[in-house]
Amino acid sequence: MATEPGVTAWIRFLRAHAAIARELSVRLETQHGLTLSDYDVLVQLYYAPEQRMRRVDIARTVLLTASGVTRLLEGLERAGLVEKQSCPDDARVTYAALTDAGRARFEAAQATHLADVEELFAAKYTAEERETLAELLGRLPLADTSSACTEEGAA
Amino acid sequence: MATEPGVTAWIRFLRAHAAIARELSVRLETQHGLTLSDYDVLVQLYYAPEQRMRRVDIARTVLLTASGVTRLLEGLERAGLVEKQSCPDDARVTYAALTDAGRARFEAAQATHLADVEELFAAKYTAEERETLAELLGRLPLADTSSACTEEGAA
DNA sequence: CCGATATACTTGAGATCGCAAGGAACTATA
DNA sequence: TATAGTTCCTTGCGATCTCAAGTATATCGG
Repeated sequence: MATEPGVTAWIRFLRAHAAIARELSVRLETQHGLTLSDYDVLVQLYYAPEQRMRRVDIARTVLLTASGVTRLLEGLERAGLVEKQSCPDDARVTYAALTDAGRARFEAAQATHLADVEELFAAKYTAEERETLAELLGRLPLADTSSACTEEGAA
Repeated sequence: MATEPGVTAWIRFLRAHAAIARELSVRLETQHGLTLSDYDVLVQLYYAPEQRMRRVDIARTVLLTASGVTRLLEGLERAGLVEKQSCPDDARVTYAALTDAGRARFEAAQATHLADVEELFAAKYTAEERETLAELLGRLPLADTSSACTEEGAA
């Protein structure tokens, strides 16, 4: 088989992601009516200053495209979990702000979701292994390889 | 922030997957006209006995649904990389078999793809770390948690 | 002040994938 | 053989996400 040295880890990475993400999404969906992506955005907003963010920044942290963020927020807005706010300094930006309902929904989801992550992921490891894993995964690229990086702080 | 101990690793896992999968897919697409999923199926077929597999088995190893496999193979069949073969023993199953074109296309893709995986993933680690990572990732669930596992070998 | 370029966001079209439902074939029981 | 249940595969529908293109605003050079 394709038992190349480095590829084994990558394949397991791919498979594990598919399996865990699917399961987490199903649970989140049935228990709280949220996608994994929805949840992901809600966390960002919850811990953001004033519980709001520019759409561009959401896109960057959650690793979605600008258009992806628009559609996703459409859903959250329809559900009343997030609302638009205009920015006085820059009329181009529209903040996505957590509503009271969004805050409540997130806090409810957070409890079960953390437990699910614990069960499906973290429980497989000792505290020490978790740190090792986090460190190793932290070395992986998180964004586009071409945009920045050539002259750090260029833009 | 959400600096819970076990969750950090999971978040990095999610982000890294999104970033790397996206980049690998783009390269595979532009250089060989293949999706990451397409490639994933082609590998399985390439190393399978007689270079063919039942659709169910493809679904299981690549972690797609049955319907997902049908659509994906539709594309590969249209491209002439894979062809249907009927099974004499069981008329329900349709084999997906690699064609000569498929073999050639895969071999071409394999070279650059392995290099890409090396660059974006494996290169971040020493040989020892790769093994550690592979071992750690190998503990994660690969499939549905409910089906088997209650009385191993039950079904 | 004015045009050129960049940035923030939205929208239309298309691809991928899952779920639910259905058809066809195999297996087991009687 | 007849009936029931399971397995393999396909299809209709909907959701998600990306790309390409378009609008609106901001900023910079002249």
